[in-house]
Amino acid sequence: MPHAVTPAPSAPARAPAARGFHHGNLRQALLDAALAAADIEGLSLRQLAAGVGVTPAAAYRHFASREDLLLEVARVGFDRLHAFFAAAFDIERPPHDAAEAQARLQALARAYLGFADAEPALWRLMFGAQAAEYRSTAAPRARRHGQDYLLAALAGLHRAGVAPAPPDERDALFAWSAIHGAAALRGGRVPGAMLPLDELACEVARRVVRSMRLPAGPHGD
Amino acid sequence: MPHAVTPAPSAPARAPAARGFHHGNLRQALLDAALAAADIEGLSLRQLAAGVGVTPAAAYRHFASREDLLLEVARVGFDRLHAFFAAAFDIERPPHDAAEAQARLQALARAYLGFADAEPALWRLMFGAQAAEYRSTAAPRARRHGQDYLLAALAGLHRAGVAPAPPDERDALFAWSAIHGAAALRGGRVPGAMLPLDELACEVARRVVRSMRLPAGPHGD
DNA sequence: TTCCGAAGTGAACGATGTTTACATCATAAG
DNA sequence: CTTATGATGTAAACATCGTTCACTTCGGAA
Repeated sequence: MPHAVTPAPSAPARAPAARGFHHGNLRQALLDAALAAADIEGLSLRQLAAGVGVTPAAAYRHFASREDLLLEVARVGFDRLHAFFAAAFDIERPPHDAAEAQARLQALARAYLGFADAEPALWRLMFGAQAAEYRSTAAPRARRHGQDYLLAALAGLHRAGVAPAPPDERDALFAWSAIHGAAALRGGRVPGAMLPLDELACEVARRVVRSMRLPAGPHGD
Repeated sequence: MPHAVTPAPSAPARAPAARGFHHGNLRQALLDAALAAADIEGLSLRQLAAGVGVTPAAAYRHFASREDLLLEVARVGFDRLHAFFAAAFDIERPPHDAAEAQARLQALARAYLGFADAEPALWRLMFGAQAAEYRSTAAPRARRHGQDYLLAALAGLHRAGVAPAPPDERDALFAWSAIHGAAALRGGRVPGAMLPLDELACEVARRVVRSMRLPAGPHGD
């Protein structure tokens, strides 16, 4: 049973359990199996071990507990989410004009929604019941990156003249709320949220942009 | 073994299993105990039964399964959420002016966020992992009411001249996304969302209102 | 008073997370 | 080449969990 052994090409011998042993990097095999599960939170450690062809107790050579395994899976999830963000746009290069600034926010929303769509089980694990726990221990890096991307997109809106002021914490909070909420509603199969991904991302991004405009409208309060 | 019998003092005799039997309306006692739990989804049926002073099997006289019990708890949760909505404003009476229209949306947001704050365990049960399942089977009435309140608030904004058009499905979706997202972030202990409830509700409502204004700003795209 | 169905008991089954003592294999030292 | 050692996996056991089944007990109607 060659379990697709990853020979860890660059790592010399430092990782705590990296090279090919009896099984061939069981740790990664367990993580992969968990990542492939349709319901990660609800999976049983015994079934997981059996699926990899190993005794339940063997898993405890690599993870302190089932909770610890799930935490590692969540970590991988946050890395993947970060990859989605990185693919959305280059955080270093500011947008040229207003259109590109709005497109960047839309791309970020599309990345967030696309991840939730592509990996619903991972999404539920990362932002579900014990989200606070997982995020605090497994995601500090990725989450900061997520906030960085969001702030970069919002700052781009200001630099391009779309937003009247540089983004503060509340701008970021509202934008994140709207995007995250849309993903949650979509994940919950709320009928109105089931429109095509690009359309939903466009809709949310456009409205977030509108919400950042100067409140001085025709009916100033 | 005196099972701390509650004699059900006021209930006449109508509910399907209401009167004082061996235990005294065990069904309600189980529901109450579940509602009082800090982690409803993670509670064990055995501990629940033991806490009420009853054998695990006794619960199966009133609920088909643990899942069924949780579903009933979720139903109660949606009823309570509906009560929060009803207390927010009278859905029948339209707002008098723009200020009241905005205040109504803010009150609705405050109700949603307040419920999530007051009953975090119920909130997680209702909108957590199997939210789609629970909502589809336990909440059709309450959810429709929630949408009704939201649509009423948005329609009030239009009637008061704040929104340029009567609300369509996407307006409602975005408003719900923003409010629900804020509640989710707050429930996840995201630092930026931990400001006082009224402030958060005000912030979210104001920005939702802004997002509904005509897109024709000084930088029309 | 007798009977019957609803309500609760006790024991059991399989599955789960976790621990413990033991076996096995890869590798570095002698 | 042999051997010792530590990492890796096994087997069996424990407590707990959801669930079922045969049995008892109680309340109210005939």
